Amino acid sequence: MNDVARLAGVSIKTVSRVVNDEPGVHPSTAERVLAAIDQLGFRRNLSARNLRRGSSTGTIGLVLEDVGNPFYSGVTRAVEEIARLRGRQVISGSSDEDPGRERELALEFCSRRVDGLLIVPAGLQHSYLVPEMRAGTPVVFLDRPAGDVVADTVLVDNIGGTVEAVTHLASHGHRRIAFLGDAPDIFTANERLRGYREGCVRAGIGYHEELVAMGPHDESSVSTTLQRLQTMREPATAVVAGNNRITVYVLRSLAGVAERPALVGFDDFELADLLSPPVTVIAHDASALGKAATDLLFARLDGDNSPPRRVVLPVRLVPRGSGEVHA
Amino acid sequence: MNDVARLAGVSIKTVSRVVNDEPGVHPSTAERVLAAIDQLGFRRNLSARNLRRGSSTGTIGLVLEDVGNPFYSGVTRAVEEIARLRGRQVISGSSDEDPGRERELALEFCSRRVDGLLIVPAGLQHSYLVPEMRAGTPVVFLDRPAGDVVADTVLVDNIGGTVEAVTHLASHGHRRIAFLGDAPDIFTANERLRGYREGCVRAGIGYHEELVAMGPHDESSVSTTLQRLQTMREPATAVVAGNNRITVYVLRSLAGVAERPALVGFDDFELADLLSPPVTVIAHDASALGKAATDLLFARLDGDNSPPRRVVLPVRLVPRGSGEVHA
DNA sequence: GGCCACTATGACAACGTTGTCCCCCAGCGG
DNA sequence: CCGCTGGGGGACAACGTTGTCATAGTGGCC
Repeated sequence: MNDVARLAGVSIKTVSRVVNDEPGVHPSTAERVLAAIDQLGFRRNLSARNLRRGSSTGTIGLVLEDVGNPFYSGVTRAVEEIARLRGRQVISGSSDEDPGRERELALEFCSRRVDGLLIVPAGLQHSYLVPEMRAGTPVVFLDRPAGDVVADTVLVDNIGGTVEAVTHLASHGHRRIAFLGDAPDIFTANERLRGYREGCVRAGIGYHEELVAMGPHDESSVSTTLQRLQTMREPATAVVAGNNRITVYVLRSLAGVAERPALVGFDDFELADLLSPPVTVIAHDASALGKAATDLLFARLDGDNSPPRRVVLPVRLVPRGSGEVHA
Repeated sequence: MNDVARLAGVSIKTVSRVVNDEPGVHPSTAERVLAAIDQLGFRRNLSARNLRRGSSTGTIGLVLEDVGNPFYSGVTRAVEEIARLRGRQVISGSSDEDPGRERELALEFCSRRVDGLLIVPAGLQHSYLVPEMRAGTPVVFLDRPAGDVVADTVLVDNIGGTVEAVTHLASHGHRRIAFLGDAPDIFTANERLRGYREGCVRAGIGYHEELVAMGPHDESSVSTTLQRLQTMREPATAVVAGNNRITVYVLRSLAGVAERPALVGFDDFELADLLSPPVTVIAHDASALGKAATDLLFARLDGDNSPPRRVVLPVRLVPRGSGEVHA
């Protein structure tokens, strides 16, 4: 800006006025300034501007588990969409389920003075965010609740979803329904397990420990588990898969197997309808999740300071075939 | 920092020293300062710091077509991974194939003084970036080349890939091979069309205009096209799909159809191996693409100022079944 | 006692902007 | 001719940091 001012033969304040379209600059002066800007390839430094004005940085921080997971990339897209409408950029990072990394990312974003923070928690402790929240940075938790702070949260109906999955399978005659879930310290995994258990009880088929295998899972652990489930004394005739990754592992393990258990997966995924049999899922909308959370965040930025809210988004069972096989 | 200094009864410079772990502060003073920091929930303002130090902002700008597309979210993940190792955050945005939006995002990132820019170009004109590049911001183009500037570019072997697809189908006896591509003004779509044409010529089956349908495509246009292709005088017995979205549209259109043409899709996708028949694809690695581009960017940041490079990553045909059906 | 070396600390400017206030000067009415 | 008005423009401080330099105090050595 200094250089521009020198080249145009004006003070830097005048350049500032031109750049900001402020009135009170003679058209011919403005033209000289614009020419100088063009010649020098000047671009206003947003950091300095925001610093001086004490205004927002126009950024939103997004901490999720893995941007590469289609579910979270759907969330990211929705967040970006809304942020864009409100003139904000999104800075994102993946925690890979590592609480330390989550914290590092979140605090780094705070140092950058993001206008707000969206977090898919990896850990259970979020008191480290208290100073930031008190300082006025709104924080919304996404997909999972915060550990030890009261804050806005947007979840999906994990329990209701798995209850429905079990009920659905039971209504098709299954009495030996297995559950393959993610690591039990992950909130959603635990909730879904609870839903599974409740579903079993409600269906009157009882809860049997030996039908449950919590993760972390990979392809081979799922494969082993399935074999065990199918060769036990009273074999499982149906499986509920606890998330999209596990569903895919199950499908891979079952590829080419003649005797397939019925299957309902939590999380919808592309092409589920084109597999044979098409996969019945508990669907919920990544973009709805992202949208709800971002809307909530912006409401806070707009001055809404009602007590923290907890939004639970509905899920729905999409019957496609794999879950309608009779026992 | 001012408040912290006041509370601790020291000058702000001393606070700065403590925050930056600079030597020469008496332990007892440091302790007082740390206590004050803790009490006030102080966090250093990174913008101000970077401004003062004239140092990098520690950010990388990433402009892509759609963060929600699994292909690009794979790219994003790889970029993030490497940026993280080098202590950078990633700011990303989706252009949705709109050149104006691409430009807006890129320039916004420049205003934020990103250390470097990764761009999946939507438009053909990139001279708007010349001032920025001259000012020292390295720019790497990804997946598609820049329009009218010479710059680092990382591509995949689009032509080679489609040549291979056609050759593969021809070697299984197909002589009427159709090509469904994206809008021809998209670089990759055009390249793949060229590869298709060259493949046809090499295979000695000739290039026939009526077997080509360029997009933009949606599910219904693909469906209509396929019907036309299968009912023409000499029907197509095989299809090359120009990208992952089109492949999915083709699969949906063919669901339940008895007479299925052979299919090879450009881009690999999850579950391709579990469909029936499993889908043969031209695979290339999103994360390799992101990694190559980011590596190149960091090389520039490290001072490499050799002439702009163009990297072409290999693709490989993965035969799975859908492309090995005989004519 | 005088001088030096060294430690701990602070004052001040500067990074690139913008908000505030002030000045200069042309034009105009009396 | 004087004073007022208003448009155009500049000087300067400030945003929150950090780099540079200065300074006060302390202890040791001749």
